[in-house]
Amino acid sequence: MARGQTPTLFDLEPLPAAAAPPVRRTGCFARVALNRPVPREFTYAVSPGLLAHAVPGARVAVPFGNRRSVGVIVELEHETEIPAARLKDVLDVLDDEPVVEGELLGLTRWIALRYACSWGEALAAVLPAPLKREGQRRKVPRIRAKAGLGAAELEELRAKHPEQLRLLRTLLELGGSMLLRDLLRNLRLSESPARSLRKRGWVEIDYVEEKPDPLLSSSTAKKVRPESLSPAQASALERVSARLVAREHATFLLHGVTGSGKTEVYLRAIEQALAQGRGAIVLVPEIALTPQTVGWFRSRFGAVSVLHSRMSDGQRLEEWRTLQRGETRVVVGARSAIFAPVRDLGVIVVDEEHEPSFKQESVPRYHARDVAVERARRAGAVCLLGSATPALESWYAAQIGRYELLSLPLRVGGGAPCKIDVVDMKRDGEKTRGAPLFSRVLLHHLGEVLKRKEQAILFLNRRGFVPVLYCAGCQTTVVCGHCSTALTWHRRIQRLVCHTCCQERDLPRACPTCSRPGLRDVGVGSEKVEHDLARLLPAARIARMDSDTMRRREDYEETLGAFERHELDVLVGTQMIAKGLDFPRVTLVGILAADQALNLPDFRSEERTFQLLAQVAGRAGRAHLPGRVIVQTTEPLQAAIVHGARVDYASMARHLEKSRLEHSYPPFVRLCRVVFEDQELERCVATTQRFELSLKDRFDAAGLSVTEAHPAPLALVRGKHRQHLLLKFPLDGALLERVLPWLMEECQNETRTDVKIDVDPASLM
DNA sequence: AGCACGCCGACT
DNA sequence: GTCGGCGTGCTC
Repeated sequence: MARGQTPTLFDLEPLPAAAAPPVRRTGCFARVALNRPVPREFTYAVSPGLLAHAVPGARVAVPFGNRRSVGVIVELEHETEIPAARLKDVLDVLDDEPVVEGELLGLTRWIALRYACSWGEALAAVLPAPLKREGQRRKVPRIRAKAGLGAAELEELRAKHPEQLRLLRTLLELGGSMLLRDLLRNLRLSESPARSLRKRGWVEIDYVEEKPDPLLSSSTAKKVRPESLSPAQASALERVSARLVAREHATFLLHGVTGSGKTEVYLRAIEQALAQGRGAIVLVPEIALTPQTVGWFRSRFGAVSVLHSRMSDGQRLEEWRTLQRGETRVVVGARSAIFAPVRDLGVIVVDEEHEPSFKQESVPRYHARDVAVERARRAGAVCLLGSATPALESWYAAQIGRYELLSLPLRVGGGAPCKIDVVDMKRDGEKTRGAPLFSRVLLHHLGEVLKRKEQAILFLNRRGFVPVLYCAGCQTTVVCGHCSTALTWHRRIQRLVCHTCCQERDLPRACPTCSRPGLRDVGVGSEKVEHDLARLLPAARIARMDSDTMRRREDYEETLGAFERHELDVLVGTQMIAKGLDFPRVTLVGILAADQALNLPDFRSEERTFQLLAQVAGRAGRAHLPGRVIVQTTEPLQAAIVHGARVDYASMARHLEKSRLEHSYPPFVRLCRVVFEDQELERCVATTQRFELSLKDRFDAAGLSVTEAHPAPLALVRGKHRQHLLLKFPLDGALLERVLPWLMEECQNETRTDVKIDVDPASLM
């Protein structure tokens, strides 16, 4: 109450119109971006004491609401119109130097605008986790030998204290100071000898900020002589170097079949950038980020930073610092490595650029490939997008000249492509009696492979290979009460599991819908595939790899190791075995249901099916042994199957282009998906329809196309109903830029229904 | 997103 | 009479 009295009836009357004119004040004010879904920045006063360090890109502690919060200064101003009563002070500047320099700061603003999030949320995607908190870096114990210790002390320990002796001797040899943890690990000692030594007063233990472990992070490997280049590689490289030398930005689409030597082109381009004193970022799909992949780069460049989702926060921070100091100039990593603070960037490589894992499925919902192109543009760097099966968007961009196309049409070793057989599982006589999953052709060749002591991989798409319970009485499957997902039967734990919300329940005695008994399991789990196969080929050593059997990282490595050592004959698995596997003895690959994904309600399903086939076909028979791929399908005439089996990218691209144009999908429109989630179905539908109408009212004339309000493909998740709208924008982006701010504003006002905006969605599921 | 404020039902 | 549910609105 302005008058400082208890409220009276008079206070309820409308206030006199027009508040006092804004007060302009001068001084130093910081615009601060906070990691909150509030699409604006906040202004704070900078006290004279903090002026020296308050610069754009530095982190600050500020009061926000009634809590202390960490934000990033994005701008400094010398006057403000914020009323003094509201304006608060920056409490502290947390960095001596900006953690986010100008280039990345600009990039995060671009991300916020493009992917409809706040600047602070975009910055939060960039910063390593420890920097998002205020707390200091974790301190770790360090052990130091007191000065002047020598042979006398060691001698004194010799008789009775062998552990203390080992510890002290090693410590002195290594310079008298190191992290206690490392020392104890290497010597396989407990803490006791260190404590005893401290009691003697010969060592002291203090706490220091964690330093990088040079073995884990930026290690150096011995360098390997580069391969010689094929003519196609050489001419591709020539075009890349022209831009590098000129320090001009360009984006190249490097289209090359598996084994055509894309990696060598990346390596040479990076080599040249390094020679110019510039740095490089290499993005690979998460699943391909293996020691082997990293090894290629380390063996060529020595010190290479790695950023991986399975690293600890501390390790990632250390890699970040190492790059910032310029101690490493090359980083290899998954999606978020696109934000690595590489100085003076020369090259960005995005390998397997078509991989959907480059799209982040949480805020900010960025696509690392598109961010890579933008970052390269801002840095004047070269962006290299590589794939054997480029995303149609990238292919199209190359066709219209936005990207430059580089083709590597031939395998480097000249190896023959393997033979691909498409088996129509609908035809009589193709299926094996008693094992309808396996065609007779596949089984025959499996037998041959075993006879020849070679190996086979059987690939199955997760979807459709899920054991569900089916009631013949009412023709329904048993679904999760909170999601519109059929429950999956897990034999090992003897329970039904919802793969959407992870809830479990016991096996029902009767159908939950019609109460009749006699539920049957249908859909064949990978368990069943393995089981049937073991019956059909009793001599084969079979292992299964899927998310159920591969619970730990070690499981994965153990199984692969066993397969590599030929302790296994057949590997059965889902997507996770399709990539990066390159076993010389594998001469047969079977895809059990190649069309499984074709009928998903997603405009990319055909493209994905093609990519899967082409990828698997490309892998098999890479080495000296001739390979064979057997593709089982019920739709052998589908374009994805026909072109996939022949690994005919150009034909597939033409087919996709035609259908995407016809149905107005990317690359001919820009897509934005808006998902509405609400506990109450009616309110969810009402909100969606309200948005639909408002959008049409406002932007229809400007060329926006809005689909009808619709249940989303997963219409119920964790008890929340889901509807969605699909917005189609003209390519130039001008309308998108007008609509997104409006949408964000509306989301702010929408408190009941949760609204999510996904620009350039990777999938419509 | 948090977090406060504010207004209505079931308890010591 | 209070404790506590979640609807509403703001955060410099």
